[in-house]
Amino acid sequence: MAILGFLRDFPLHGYDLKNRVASLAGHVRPVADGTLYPTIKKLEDAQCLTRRTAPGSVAAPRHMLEITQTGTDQLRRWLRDPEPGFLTDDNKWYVLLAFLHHLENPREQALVLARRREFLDTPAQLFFDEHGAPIPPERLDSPFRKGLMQIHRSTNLTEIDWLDRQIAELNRRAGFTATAKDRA
Amino acid sequence: MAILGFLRDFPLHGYDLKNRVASLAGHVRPVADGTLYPTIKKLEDAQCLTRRTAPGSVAAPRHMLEITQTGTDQLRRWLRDPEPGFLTDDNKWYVLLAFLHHLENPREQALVLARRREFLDTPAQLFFDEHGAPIPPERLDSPFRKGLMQIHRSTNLTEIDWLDRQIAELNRRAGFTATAKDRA
DNA sequence: TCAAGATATATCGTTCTCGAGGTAAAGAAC
DNA sequence: GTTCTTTACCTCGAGAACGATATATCTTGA
Repeated sequence: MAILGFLRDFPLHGYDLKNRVASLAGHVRPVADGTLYPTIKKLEDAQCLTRRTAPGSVAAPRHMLEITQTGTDQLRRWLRDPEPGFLTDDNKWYVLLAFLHHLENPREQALVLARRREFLDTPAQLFFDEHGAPIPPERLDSPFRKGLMQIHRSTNLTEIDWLDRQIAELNRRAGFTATAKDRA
Repeated sequence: MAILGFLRDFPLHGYDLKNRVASLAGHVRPVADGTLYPTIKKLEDAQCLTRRTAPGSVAAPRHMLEITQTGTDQLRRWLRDPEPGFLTDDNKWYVLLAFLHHLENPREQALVLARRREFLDTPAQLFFDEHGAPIPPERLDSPFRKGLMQIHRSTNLTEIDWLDRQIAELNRRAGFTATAKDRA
């Protein structure tokens, strides 16, 4: 998803892509060569991207990669109907969010945000005692677990707040578009 | 790490462990049977844990798992000197944090928190233009990328704040311990 | 001139993880 | 009594990811 998402902005070569993917996802999360290049080849085989060799501006020749219509469609499908992990795993979710603007319809964008919002609403219970009964934060003896739950709650609230404002804004825009269409 | 960390609290059987690991890490991140059971076996082979069969309280018989001294030592090594990924990957970091209290020395605990703190201090640059120049949040046209960076900054500040307070508290306690030792 | 270092792409073997499938025991439902 | 569901454990094959390794190009500087 990150490969196609970046290529949708403008053509890039593998090495550049590698650095961009690495800096994405909140912090630097390096992607191994052994992961990146086979994945590029796989996407090429699936006709999601094309490559043409270009002279390297600094050193060795590059393979400039360009997304195709097939690739764009694939990217949009991934964005529109994300696998569960993309909603529940923060790392994956942030990757998705970084490319959600490629899903041009504001109503569809709002739907995806709403699914994340729904997930964040289900309260996470992290720790349990010997008998499987949940332990509330104030009964935790480890300050680290207390901090973990504090941070977790705080960051969740921050994101929920943003999601709500964003969903409202998107629906407003979707409404305008619909009205404009209705009038036409 | 999560397996040994939970077992350090009290003995558990695989099925219970599975549920606890799943609810850890911020939200529910299910672990497949095909991952859990081979890992338990691997830890058993490495003599990090022992198992004894017990009658199931509800249904099928269980294998109660208990951590050994070898296992405890291994867990402490992982906590004391975490692999880079455990500091840079939020998911992994939160797992580590959930068990950091098993590293009994407050000075060592503070050192681990300081390494995370140091990582959070390096400003994350997420997006770049065609020429590789960083794009500041206000110049981003995607509201999702804007939100992403906002949320990221906000959650980072929350965690940094907590880390600083926690490190100060741990060093205070380490100081007391040292003074007490010096006096003796 | 020639070695060093950054750029750039690719492969290979190992390890990790998942998901599907299978086994089994106990209690509940019918 | 028989089936269903939940609990509980385990294995296997497929696919993903990594780290090491190899190769080639261009610039810089000793």
